[in-house]
Amino acid sequence: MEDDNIKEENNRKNNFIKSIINEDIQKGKNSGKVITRFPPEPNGFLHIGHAKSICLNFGVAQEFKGKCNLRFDDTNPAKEDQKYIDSIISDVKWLGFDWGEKIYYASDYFENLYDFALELIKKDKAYVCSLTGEEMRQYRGTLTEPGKESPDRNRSIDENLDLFERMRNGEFTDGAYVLRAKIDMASPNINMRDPVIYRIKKMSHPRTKDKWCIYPMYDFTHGLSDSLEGITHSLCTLEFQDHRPLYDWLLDEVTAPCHPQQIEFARMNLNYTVMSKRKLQKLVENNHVDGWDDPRLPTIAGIRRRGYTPEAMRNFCNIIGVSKKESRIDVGMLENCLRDDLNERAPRVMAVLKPLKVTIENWQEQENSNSSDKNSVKEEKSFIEELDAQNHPQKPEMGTRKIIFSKTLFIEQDDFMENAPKKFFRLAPGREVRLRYGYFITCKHVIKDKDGNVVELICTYDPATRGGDSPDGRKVKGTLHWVSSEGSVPATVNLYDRLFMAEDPEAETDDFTKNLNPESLVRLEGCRVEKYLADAAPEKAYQFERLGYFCADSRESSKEHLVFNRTVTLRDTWAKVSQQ
RNA sequence: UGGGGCGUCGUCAAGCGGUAAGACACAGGAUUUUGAUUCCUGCAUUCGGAGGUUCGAAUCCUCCCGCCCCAGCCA
Repeated sequence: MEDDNIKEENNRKNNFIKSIINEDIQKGKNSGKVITRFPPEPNGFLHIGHAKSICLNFGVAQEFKGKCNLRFDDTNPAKEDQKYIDSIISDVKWLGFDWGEKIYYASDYFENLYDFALELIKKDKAYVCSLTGEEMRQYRGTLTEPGKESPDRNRSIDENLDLFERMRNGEFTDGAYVLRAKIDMASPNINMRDPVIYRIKKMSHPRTKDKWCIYPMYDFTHGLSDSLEGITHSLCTLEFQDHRPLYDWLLDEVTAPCHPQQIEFARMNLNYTVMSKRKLQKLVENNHVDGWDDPRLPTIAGIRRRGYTPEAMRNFCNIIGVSKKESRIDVGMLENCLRDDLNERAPRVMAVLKPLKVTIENWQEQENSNSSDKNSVKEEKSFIEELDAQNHPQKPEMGTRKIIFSKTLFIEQDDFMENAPKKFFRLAPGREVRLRYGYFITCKHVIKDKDGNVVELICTYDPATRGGDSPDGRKVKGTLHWVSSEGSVPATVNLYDRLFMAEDPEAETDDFTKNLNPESLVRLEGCRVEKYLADAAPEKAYQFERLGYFCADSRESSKEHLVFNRTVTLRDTWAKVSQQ
């Protein structure tokens, strides 16, 4: 972990936000302090896009020896729920960030916010308006035409004070009145056309319960909350650029503790997936996926269940950089970061996804000739042998384990071809291959069922090649992964692939679900995995040699019924070649 | 057609007036008991376009083109 942090530290790229902060520090702004915040609304699950913001905000704070607050922007009880608060906390924690002792909530500031509103009213900078929603829209004007002032705009300060207090006291129904900032109905920036800052919602709040029936709007709440927390740099996404004048206006009009600087950056988009809360919700609600933590979803909960590591995610967020350009990042980049990390940490193990039975016809003879071998164990029916396998060929410190060789083995169906081209380095009639950490075997006969499907291979092995080395220096083109019937246990394996077939699922269609990949999940039953995996912990990464990285599913896997998720495949040059 | 942004390799992305970093992808080659990993090598005479300023421009100026965002009592 220490090493990881050092490595991450060194790898951190510069970006325009850090440049701004650096200049600020140079100038002595905020006495050199850096305080950021990650401000999710608890109305859904976090996704990879949020991870970028989390890594940015917490990363910048760490780097400049400042701090980052985790703050819930919980100002709309109609959409928010405690379960989202819980899941967000757990996701941020999983990503590996520390928000200190305290979790912040905008709702903790409701009283302060109310006072700020009073202050605005007293300065004649806010008024209570009775326009209906429809009227408000009409008065607002359009993108090209200025708006009209509300008839209530010149209500007296005393009357505004009275009405606002009565709004708070619950004397009016939802929608009867709103509190608006008095700015400029002719502003070319629509956000400045007397924006609503408080609305009546007679609704219980997850945290303040029934204490309030008026709730502040985002624009009013956000900047003021930032100020109350002493935030120095308020980082948000591009769509809030138009709100910055309002953010600044509010902070200037009110006696705020400080005036944080809002800086906007582009949100992250990934190809072959969707990222918005609304679309993710549709996928979940219409059962296109199995819940918010479906391993195919770009939610934090999903990628975690899929087997992604926080280190890989953090590294990815660092590598893609931060800019104001809207982009769509290639998932290949994410997968590369994942493989990079998993290659380092995942113990290697063997598993056969689509087993093809292999019988070693000369194995029995071994029983007599080699019975003095101390690695040999005689069982009732079959003769088995224990061999050593490395847990990580590049990292001897990760140790070795015992694997079992016997007369009945399984190899991957894809590793045998009856009429193999010369470039096929695997098993074919008459050809010899190495079984990893086992023996060289040669295919002698092919057994088929009545439909012509290959159901079993009869092979011979070379006793001299124990462990996979040939004393005579004989070379073999291929090394196959395998498992023996005695040394393996059954398992179910979920092969996940990209959720959508189109790079941009929304392009050229009114319904992005039409681009769903029907093969985004292929569930394989009857797989065989090394016994070693029988008590694999959920989410712990293993490399199934030659296949990819897998982890036991945190929801479904049990000792009685193993279920593994494919996190990501290995790079596969052969797949590319063979397709041509 | 109001306002706010953005345009540098297939995809991200540095660059901030001194002559185009890096990563991924891609293409070759080496090593390999994972067709994995690792390791070399190659990969923008050019920065949306056109003018201009300058000894010198991706960087400064002008005009043009393209893309994104904004008319919730959502955030």
